[in-house]
Amino acid sequence: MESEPARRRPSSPAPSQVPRHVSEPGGVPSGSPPTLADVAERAGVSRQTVSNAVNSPDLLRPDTLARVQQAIADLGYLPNRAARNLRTRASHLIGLRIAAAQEGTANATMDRFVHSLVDASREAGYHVLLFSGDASDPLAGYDDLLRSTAVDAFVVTDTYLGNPQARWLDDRRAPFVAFGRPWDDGAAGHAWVDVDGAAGCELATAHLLDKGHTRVAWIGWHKDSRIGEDRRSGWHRAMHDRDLSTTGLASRVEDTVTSGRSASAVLLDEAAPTAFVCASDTLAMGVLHTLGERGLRAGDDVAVVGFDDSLTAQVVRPGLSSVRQPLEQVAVEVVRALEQVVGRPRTRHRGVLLSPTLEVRDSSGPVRDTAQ
Amino acid sequence: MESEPARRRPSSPAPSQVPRHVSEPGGVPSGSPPTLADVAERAGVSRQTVSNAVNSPDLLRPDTLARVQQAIADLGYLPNRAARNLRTRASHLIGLRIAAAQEGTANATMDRFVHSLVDASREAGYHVLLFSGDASDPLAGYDDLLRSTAVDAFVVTDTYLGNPQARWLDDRRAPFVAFGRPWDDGAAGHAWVDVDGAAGCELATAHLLDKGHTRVAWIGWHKDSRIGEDRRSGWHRAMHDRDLSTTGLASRVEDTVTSGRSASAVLLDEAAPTAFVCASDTLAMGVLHTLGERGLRAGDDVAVVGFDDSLTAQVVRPGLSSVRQPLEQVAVEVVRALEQVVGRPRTRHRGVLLSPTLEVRDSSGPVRDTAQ
DNA sequence: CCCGTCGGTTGGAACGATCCAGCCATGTTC
DNA sequence: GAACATGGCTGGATCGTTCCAACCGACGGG
Repeated sequence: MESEPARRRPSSPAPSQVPRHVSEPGGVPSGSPPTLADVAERAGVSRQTVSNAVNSPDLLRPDTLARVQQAIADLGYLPNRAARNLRTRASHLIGLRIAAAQEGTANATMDRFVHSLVDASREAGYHVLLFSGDASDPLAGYDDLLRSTAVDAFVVTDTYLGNPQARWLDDRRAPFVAFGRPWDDGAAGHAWVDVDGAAGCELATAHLLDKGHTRVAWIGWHKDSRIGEDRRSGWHRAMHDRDLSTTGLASRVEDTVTSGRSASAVLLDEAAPTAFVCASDTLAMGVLHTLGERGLRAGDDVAVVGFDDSLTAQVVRPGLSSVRQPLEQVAVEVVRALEQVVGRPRTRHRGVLLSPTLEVRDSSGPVRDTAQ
Repeated sequence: MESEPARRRPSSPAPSQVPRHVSEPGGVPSGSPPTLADVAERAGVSRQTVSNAVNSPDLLRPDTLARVQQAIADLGYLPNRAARNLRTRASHLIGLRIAAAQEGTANATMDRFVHSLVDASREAGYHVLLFSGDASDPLAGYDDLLRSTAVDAFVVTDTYLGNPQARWLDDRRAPFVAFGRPWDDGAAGHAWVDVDGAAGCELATAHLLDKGHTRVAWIGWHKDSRIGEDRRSGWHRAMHDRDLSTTGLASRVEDTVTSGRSASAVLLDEAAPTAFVCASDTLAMGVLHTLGERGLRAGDDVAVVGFDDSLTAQVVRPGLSSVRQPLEQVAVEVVRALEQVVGRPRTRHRGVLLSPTLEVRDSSGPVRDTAQ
C-alpha cells in the first residue's frame, strides 16, 4: 500500500532463525504453542520455577535458571497473554481513542503522536489499542473497554473541548494520563502532559520581532478554545514585552484554510501587518493563499509562522516556518506517568509541561538587519 | 450505548445477597467488576446459562433470557476479556505494524487507513493493536505477538518491498490479510486487498488528455518499485490508447520533493510537456515548486496531478488534483477477508482490487476546449 | 406404559498463567 | 545439639470464562 519506492532491500536473505518448539518435517510449527508446563517438564522443574525464571530470575539458582532458559529457548516458549492477563488482572494494553480524521486540515499531529506513543509504550512493555468514537460523544468506547478489563489505562488526547473524559475516568478510578492540560479544573488531580503553546507562539513571535518586524498579526481560534487563547497569549506577551501594540492585529476564526485566507486579507487591509503568527498550519496555509493572490511573496514581503510543523509545512513552497511540538518527548512522559498511575489511581500527580521548538523555513524569510 | 452510569438501584424485592458491584453513596462503583457467577446468582440460573444469554441467546427460553438480561443490566456486567480470550484462544485483536513516519513527505495514507481500519474492525468485534518495528527488519514484532497469542491476525501493509512478511506469516499459518498485492509471488495464496494504481494513473492521464493535453509527462519511482511501475503503466496505457508518444516523457526518481522538483525541471527543458502525472503527492509538490520558480502557473500553464490525495494536496494553492485511494473501502474489505481467514488459514483466497478515484482541483486547471 | 427424543439447563473440567502456603535441605545461633 | 532462620523449589488453588457431557421434564409414538 505504502507510497514508498523500494529503496531498501531486506537485509538478511533467509529470515528463519527463529527457534521454534518441536521442529517438524517442514520446519513449520503446528499444533498449540508450548506452555509453561511443557517447559517445566523439559527442564525437569515445576511450573512455578519456570514462571520465576521468566518473571523474577534472581530467585533461582544460576544453574537451574540456565537449564530452564535453555528449555525455553528450545521450545520457543512465550507466555500466553490471555492466561497471564487473567491471573494478574492486567492486559498491558493502553487504550487510545482516535477521533475522526480531519480532512481539509493540515493537521498531522495525531499521526506523529500515535507513532511516538507506540514506541514509548513498547519499551515499557505495553501495546497500544486503538478505538474510535465520534466527537459527539466523548465518552463512547471508554466504558466498554474499562468494564471488560480490556485495557489497563487510557491516554486521553482530545482535551480541547474541556475534557469530560478526565472527570469521568477519574470518577471511576480508571487509570489514565491526559495529553493536554485540565483547562477547566485546575484542581484536577490526574496526571497530564502538555506542550506549552504560549511559549511556542512567544518563540515564533520573538523570532519575527528579532528579524525587525514590528507589526506582527495573530490569527487564532475562537475565544472558547482554551488552547487557542493560550497560544494567543504567547504572541501577546512577546509583543508587549517589547512595548508593541497589538490592537487591531488579532483575528479569531475557525480552523480552516479559507478562514485563514479571509482573516489575513482583512488584517492586511485594515492593520497592515508585516508578519503573521498562526494558531495552526492550516490557518497559516490560508495566509499563504492570500499572499499568493496579492502577488506578495511569503518570507520576502510578509512573514508567516504556523503551528504543528505538519507535513504540509515541510513540503509547501516556500517552506512554512512552524512551531513543532516535541511529540516523541510527550509520548515518553505520558508513558512514564502511566507507569506511575497504573495500579494506584487517585493519587495526585504533577503535570508535565514541555517546550516546543521553532522550525524556521523560508516563510519567515531571510534575516532583515534593519527594521522597516 | 452501554455507558450506563451507576444509577441502578437494588431492585425493590430487597435481594438478600448483596451483589459485589453494588452502587455506592457517591454513585461510583468500586471493588472488582461483576462476574458471570454474580449475574448467575442474581438471576437464579447457572453460569452457563448466563454465558448462553450473552453468546447464543436463542438457546434460552424467552422468559429465562429476559431474567438474565435484567440481571446483566442491573449489575452492569460485561464479560472479562482475559478470561474469554483464554478459554476461546482468541484475542479479538488485530495486529497492525506502523512503520516510522516519513518526515518531509506529503504522505498521509497510513493515517487515514488506520482510522478506517479501526472503524471497520469495531463493527466486526475487533480492536486494532499497534506495534512498531524499524524498516530494516520487516519481521520484527510479528513473531512475539504471534507466539504469545496476543493477536488473532495481522494486517500487513508495507508490502512495497516485496513482502517477506507474507511468506513468513504464511509459513507459520498465521492468519493475515495484506493491503497490497503479492507482487513477487503470483501464486501466493494469502488474502489481499489492493488499490489499482494503474487504473488511477490512467484515470489521471485520461483526465488531462480530455482537457486537450497531448504531452503528458510521468514522474515516478525507481524501476524496482513494483507499485511505481504499476502506476506508471496506467499513464503509459492512457497515452498509447490515444496513439501519443511517451518517449522522453518519463522520469524515475526517489520519493522526495526535491527529486520531483529537479525531475520536472529537466523534463520541461528537454521534452516540453504541458502536464505531469506523478506517482505521489510528494513528487507533485516538487513539480509545483519548479513551476513556481519559473513563473509558470500550475493549472493554467502546466497541469499537475498527484497521487494519494494527501492533506497537503487539499490545502496547498492551487489545490492539487490527486488520485484518491478508497481507504475506507479497503479497510472494510480487509476486515471482511480477515473474518474469512481467522480460524482457517492456508485456504486459498482471492484478492480484491479496488479502483481509486480522481479528485480534481485547480492544478489540473480549467477546462480547455481546444487542444494546443 | 415405557422408551426415545428433544429443548432447556446444569455442574464439573479446562484454558495457561500467577499467587500462596508449605516443604526440604542447609546453615546459623545459643 | 536442639531450635530456628533461610534460600530454593513444589503443588494446589485461583483468575473468569467457555466447552462438554449429562441431566431433567415434557412430549409423542409404538
